[in-house]
Amino acid sequence: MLPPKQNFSEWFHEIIQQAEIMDIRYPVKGLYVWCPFGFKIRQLVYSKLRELLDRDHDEVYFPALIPETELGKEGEHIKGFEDEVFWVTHGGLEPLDVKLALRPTSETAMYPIFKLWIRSHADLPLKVYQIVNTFRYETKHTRPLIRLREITSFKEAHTAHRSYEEAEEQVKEAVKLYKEFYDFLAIPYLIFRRPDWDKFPGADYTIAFDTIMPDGRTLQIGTVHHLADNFARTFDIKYETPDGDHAYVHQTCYGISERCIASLISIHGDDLGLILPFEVAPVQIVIIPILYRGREAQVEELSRKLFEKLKDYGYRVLLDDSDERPGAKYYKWELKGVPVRFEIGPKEAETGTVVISFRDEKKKFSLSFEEITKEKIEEWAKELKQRLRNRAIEMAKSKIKFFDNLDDLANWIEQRGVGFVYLCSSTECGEVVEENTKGSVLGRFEELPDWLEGFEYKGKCIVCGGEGYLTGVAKTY
RNA sequence: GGGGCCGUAGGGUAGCCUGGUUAUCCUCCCGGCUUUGGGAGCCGGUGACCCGAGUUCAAAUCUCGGCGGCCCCA
Repeated sequence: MLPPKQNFSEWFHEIIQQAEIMDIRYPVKGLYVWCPFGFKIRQLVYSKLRELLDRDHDEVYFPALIPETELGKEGEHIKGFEDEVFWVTHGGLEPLDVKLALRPTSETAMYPIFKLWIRSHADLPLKVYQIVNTFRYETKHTRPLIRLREITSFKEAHTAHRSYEEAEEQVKEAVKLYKEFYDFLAIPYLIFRRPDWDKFPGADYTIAFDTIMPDGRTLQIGTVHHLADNFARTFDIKYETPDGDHAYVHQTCYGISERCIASLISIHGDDLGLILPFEVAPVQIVIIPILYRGREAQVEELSRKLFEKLKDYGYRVLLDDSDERPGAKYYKWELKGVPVRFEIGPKEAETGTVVISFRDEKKKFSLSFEEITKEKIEEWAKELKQRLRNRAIEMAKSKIKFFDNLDDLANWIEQRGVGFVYLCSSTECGEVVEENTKGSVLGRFEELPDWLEGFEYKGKCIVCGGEGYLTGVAKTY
């Protein structure tokens, strides 16, 4: 039994374990074990991410250890990370001459090599990505998939371009890519330009994807950074232009971590457990035979026949012939988020039919064996996705409200909602909002989602009355 | 940085104050019988006092140290 989802923090903690996503008993704070089932979800979700990136990025691998001398080169960057770096200080018993950092992110591992790879304009644009673990010494309370000391599944892409404008185009491309990814997962997102004080250390600007969790806090599930030539100057990454001049490259980097899976679980799940979109469900279809004594043979035969047919279609299908009772099996596979369930009992065996039920709906219906076709199942998958998306959007909408005074905004955030306000770009006004609401300024909208209507992009700053932009404010993870 | 709380089977717990037989209960797990259309029942079984030192005839229980975890405040 799960705690109700209304008690989100407890629900999340439990579902991670009960659905066998992670084992949280590893004896180091902030490090967790991926269980086989959880790892399958990870694999399915990340293969989509790979598919999207492989369109025009190359996958690479850079080392996990970064010498202190490289990590410290870019002033802003190191300032942003120095208090959370894990250091390797010894080789065996010998202290190292140059300490080695476990990558908190890979800019400083990659860019010295980019300098070697990039010689001429013909080498540009360079677009690579890797999916690796990164380490951050989190001191606040850690949480599986959300706040980790070892991020196990950091997809980071890095690109280099001829100009600021070309890099900016790439930022837009990356945003498009991430939209496609999260649309695929049916997870709604808000796209903000982070305020200057909250941008990636070393970046020109940062665009972030935030989703709204069931408890009304926002979770950052993706970031895209325009690095301009900041790192290029530090790492001396230059190329020869067609005219024979030398110029610094302009770079971008963008990342998504296993927080995408935290959002997948949290946004779609319910009191009974996970609800997974068909494409990323480790078990897409489960068949439950209902065996009465003396009448097993027919039921088993039809179940087996259906199992073979679905396997031939290429689905991840499971025939649960364990000796638990049917009810217990329903609960078990609902917990695991299996999108489609087929039940076959003596009645169905008699008539050659199958009872069908979807994970997100209560109703059951039946079809004949022949009516269950690949086309039908594809259609169900599509409809499920649409229902999940609609439900998620309704949830998100219910937690969003516009404010034109700080007290009401503070109240709303206190009660765990996401507030929209108009805010100018000054740091002072941003600080006033954060201090008065105990929330975080997420930034102004980079673009408004199509499911939000009736919001004007510009208005009077809630603090100073100057020119302001529609801005999100919320408690964050 | 300051303060507080807690470590008992895989998970959750009782016992600790006031030291004393085979360490409680639920769950999970294993075996058997029985059952199967929304978490069945009965019988049997495996499995634990965080580590170290001290006090004592005797320590899960008291003391000190270590390690680990959680919470609050700044």
